[in-house]
Amino acid sequence: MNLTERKMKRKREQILQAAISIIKRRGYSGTTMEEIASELLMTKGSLYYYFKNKSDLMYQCHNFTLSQAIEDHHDILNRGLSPTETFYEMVSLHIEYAVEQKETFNLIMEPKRFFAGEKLPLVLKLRKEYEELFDSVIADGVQKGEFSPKDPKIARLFILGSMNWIQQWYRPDGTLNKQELKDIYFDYIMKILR
Amino acid sequence: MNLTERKMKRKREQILQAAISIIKRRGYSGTTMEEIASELLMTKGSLYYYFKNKSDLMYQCHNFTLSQAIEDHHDILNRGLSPTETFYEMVSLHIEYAVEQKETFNLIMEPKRFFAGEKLPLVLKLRKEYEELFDSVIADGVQKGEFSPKDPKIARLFILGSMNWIQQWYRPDGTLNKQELKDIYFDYIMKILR
DNA sequence: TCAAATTTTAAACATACATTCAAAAATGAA
DNA sequence: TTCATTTTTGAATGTATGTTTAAAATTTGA
Repeated sequence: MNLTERKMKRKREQILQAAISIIKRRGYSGTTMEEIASELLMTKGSLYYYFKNKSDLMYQCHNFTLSQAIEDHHDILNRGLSPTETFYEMVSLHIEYAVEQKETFNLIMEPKRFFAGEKLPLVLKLRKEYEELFDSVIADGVQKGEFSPKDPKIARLFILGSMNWIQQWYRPDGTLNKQELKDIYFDYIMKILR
Repeated sequence: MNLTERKMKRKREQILQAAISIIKRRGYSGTTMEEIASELLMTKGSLYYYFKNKSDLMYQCHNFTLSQAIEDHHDILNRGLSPTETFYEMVSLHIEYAVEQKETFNLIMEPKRFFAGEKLPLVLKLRKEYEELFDSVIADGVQKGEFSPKDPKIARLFILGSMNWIQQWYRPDGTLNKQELKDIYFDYIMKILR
């Protein structure tokens, strides 16, 4: 990789980060090319030198965030913890993303309408991969006798739904701190899985 | 009320219904004045004879749906059922709305961005009223010894979140029928409240 | 330093809607 | 039937973006 290519790559990453920081607050549709560019002190036209169009840029932001989350979950899975301990860490991580990444991590709502065409299947595939991480731990827990939920698939949807909703009401500067939030949620979740 | 006024009212209701039927599928931002008008075989300009602007029309759709839901919940509360029975009926009704009304009932996601300005406080107030119905039944259940959730307010957020997520994945034409869905969800919910 | 390659810019262009408006059409009371 | 009132229309207007483009500016390597 020569200098030109390295510069190109670095610039793409900068744009991605700027875009992500705006999407977190305004969501995918609410983010404009203009605003992304101004964050980087450039003009919107330049963005098209690095990305095909807005849809492509948004897709890469989504992909970046979710892929990172998946990777983080894999790290947890590799620690050799018990299913219960593993699930605690995954719940904690998911809530972390929901609170910190906000709209970027708002997996279905907007993206489903936003990523039409070629990108949609890829978005859905990655999302499925993410969800299945939870399924696999639940299955492992059932096999090891730690969990026995009535209906594993529905239980997972129930649990992820409750967590995904957090970003709609939780404010990090409120009275409830993140650790308390995670612990209370995990407590409820265990009532469903056991 | 004279003939003119009655006609005006009827037409407003027709428009509201047409708009709601489109919002259910496309969401508030995705619904265009053009599409609403064409549903009623009129031109979009006419809509402005009945409503001040799109925001006003969307607000009234939201208000109509949520007010109806609140009214339905009040009917349940007046049946003199036990807290557990009452909660079952409320869960069942909420899921019914989530599945059938879809985006119209998609309480926070879009509306929060969509209803800026004067309308936002009204939207949030109605939503609060809706949520408090659940709080009151939980409190009643605690008082009567049927429930003892660890943290009633968070439990309610957890529960409503899990239910609100349903509209993101549930398809009425899938293998899981609505009754089964309601029963499984109620089962999980009771594990949290007891 | 210089020429070629690269990056950036500003303006033009395109598109999708919401909204307005004056004129036309439809309606209803006399 | 007539005319004032109500309702609808279709075109015009406004606005907020995304996208393209040709030219200018910058950077790179010899």
